[in-house]
Amino acid sequence: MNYWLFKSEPDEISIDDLQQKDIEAWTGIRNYQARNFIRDKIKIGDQLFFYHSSCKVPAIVGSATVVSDSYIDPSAFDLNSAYVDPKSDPNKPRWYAVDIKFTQKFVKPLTLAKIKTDPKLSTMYLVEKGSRLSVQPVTTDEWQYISQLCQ
DNA sequence: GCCAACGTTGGC
DNA sequence: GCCAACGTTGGC
Repeated sequence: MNYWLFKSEPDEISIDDLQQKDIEAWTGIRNYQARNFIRDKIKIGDQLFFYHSSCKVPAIVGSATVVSDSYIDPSAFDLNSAYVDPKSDPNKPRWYAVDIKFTQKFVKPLTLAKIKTDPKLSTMYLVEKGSRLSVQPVTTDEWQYISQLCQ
């Protein structure tokens, strides 16, 4: 079982939206490195931190669980989708998705500002220079430490 | 809105 | 395969 961090812009899907919908199809990943994690590494039962990005207070705001195997992302072939990719051949699909299920909204969200000042979290991929991946691995130590901080 | 960092595209 | 131009991410 592995741990991950998924970024989401709260204007699109916030932790409250996820709580309300319970299960959400995580489509629209259009970065090869993130795609490889989704397609090859992420398994049913894996857990993830839900992170709000591109907003006033970027923060880890909750957690969720992976509840599907990876599958071909249908939005890549949907002409009505903002995520349509005309270069993805249906016979050789480029992009993959997974379904995630709401686990909890954290009582005490962990802001990016705090993550940056915590020596224990200085090795997180999130705070590495130039880090932009929207799907990224989290270590077991990081998972446990952050989970306990946020309760 | 700015801009650094990184990814992608496409001509050569 | 190189690399310039362009696009995107995302914090500030």
